[in-house]
Order: sequence, then structure tokens, then C-alpha cells
Amino acid sequence: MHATLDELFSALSDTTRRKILVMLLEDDMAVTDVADPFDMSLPAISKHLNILTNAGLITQEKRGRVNWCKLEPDGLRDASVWMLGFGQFDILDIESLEKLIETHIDLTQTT
Amino acid sequence: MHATLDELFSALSDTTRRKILVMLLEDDMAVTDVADPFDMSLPAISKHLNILTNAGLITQEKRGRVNWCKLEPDGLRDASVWMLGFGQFDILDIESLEKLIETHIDLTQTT
DNA sequence: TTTATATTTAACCATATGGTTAAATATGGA
DNA sequence: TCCATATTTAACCATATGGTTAAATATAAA
Repeated sequence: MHATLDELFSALSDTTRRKILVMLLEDDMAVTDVADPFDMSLPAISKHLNILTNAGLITQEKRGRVNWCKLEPDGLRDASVWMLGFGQFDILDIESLEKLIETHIDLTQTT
Repeated sequence: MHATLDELFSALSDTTRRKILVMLLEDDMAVTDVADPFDMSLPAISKHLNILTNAGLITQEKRGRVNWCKLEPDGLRDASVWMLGFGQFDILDIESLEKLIETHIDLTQTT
């Protein structure tokens, strides 16, 4: 069960869901806490979380009565690959890319 | 009138529209020619093209009775920037990024 | 065991989406 | 002028989406 690009981009096409993703960047969160900043019912948030889960962007793990939501690190991969394959990534300035590579090297360097 | 991220990702969330974008990567096309490979009516394609236009991903220019569709080079920018800002771009292997940078340098080198 | 907390399920609603066919509108060519 | 070509508009349809409230479920705590 691999999410389609349709599901992925569709999941990203809603402001609430993108905000949730950014929140989860900080730390794993319980459903109630995810819902807190939004002026929206809990069931509505629950639905958004399911959409993000089906798109492979987050995972949910139930411990006790709390359902913990966490980012799925590879979730954006296919979307990124499509955009790269689309060949339009030179629209990003070269400096950001180089900085990105340095960061990556910093993170992966073992010595 | 700047397209929202919602519009952008939403426009990308349909296979037909992503295929159209890839076709336009090759060359500008008339609406009828865009429609040709699809098993779908012309009005349906016309709607897809409007969605892509409103998302800022293509432009349409009418010359005579032919409406020419062309890629908008910066169309994907905001989506890419969001994804970069999301900080998950180290999910892309370093080699593709380096290759990308080389390509970019080749394209921009004047000497 | 009773009550409170965390979350989902069900049923519903309004609007959006992605398609259709038929008709309208330009524009180009004979 | 008359016909063909290119495309859009209009009206419609089924299903999807994003929200609601009320009820159900499961677990924790008193």
C-alpha cells in the first residue's frame, strides 16, 4: 500500500493539513493537541489526520487512549522526485541547494 | 493575483494535469493537441487547462483561433519553496542534487 | 464501579470536482 | 459569403471534500 501522487499532492493542498505537518515537525503530538490551535471540531481534525496517514505523510500509533501522530520522514519523497523529474528545480537558487548539500554532508558525516 | 499553495498543490493532484505539464515541457501546444492523447472530451481538457492557468503553472495565449498553452517556468516555485522550508529535502539523494547543480552551472556559465 | 478523557464513527449537509453532451462563439479558408 | 476548425460556455450529473453534531467506544482514574 503505497500512496499515489494524487493522494500526496491532494493531501498537501489543504492549509490545515500543511499546518499540521509543520506542527509535527517540532514533535510528535496527540490528536487532541493537534486539534487545539484550530477553530474546528475534533472529528474534522481526525479526518485530516487520516488523509495525511493515507498519503503516507504521517503515522499514527495508539498508546493507551492517546493516539500519537508523527511525521513520516520519507512521506514527501515521491512528490519531491516528481518535481525534480519535472526538471524545474533550477528555479531554486543555487545557494540554497549548496547549503542543503552541506547540511546533508554534516548530518551524514561519520568522522 | 498570485496563486495560493492550495491551488498549486490541488492543481498537481490530478494525473491528467500532471501529464499535461510533462507534455508542455517538450513544447508549447494548442488545446486540441493537448487533448489528443487523452480519452476525454475537449471541454474536460479545457477545464484542466484553466485550473493549471489559475494555479500559475501554465499560461494561455490566443493567436487566431488557436489557444497556445505554455509552461510557466516559475509556476512550481512556491510549492518547491514550501517543501524546502519544510526541511525534508535531504530525503533526496545527494548525487541527484550535485548533478542538478552541475547542470545549473552548465546552463548559466557564460564562458 | 463509576466517571472522565481521548478519539472515532455515523449521519448529515453544502459546496467543489471531474466528467458528460449540446450549443455558442470566433476565426480562417474556399 | 459559406463552411470548417478551434475552443469555450452552459447545463447537467455523480461522487468527493470539508465541515457539522450526536452517539459510540476504549482506556484511565477516582
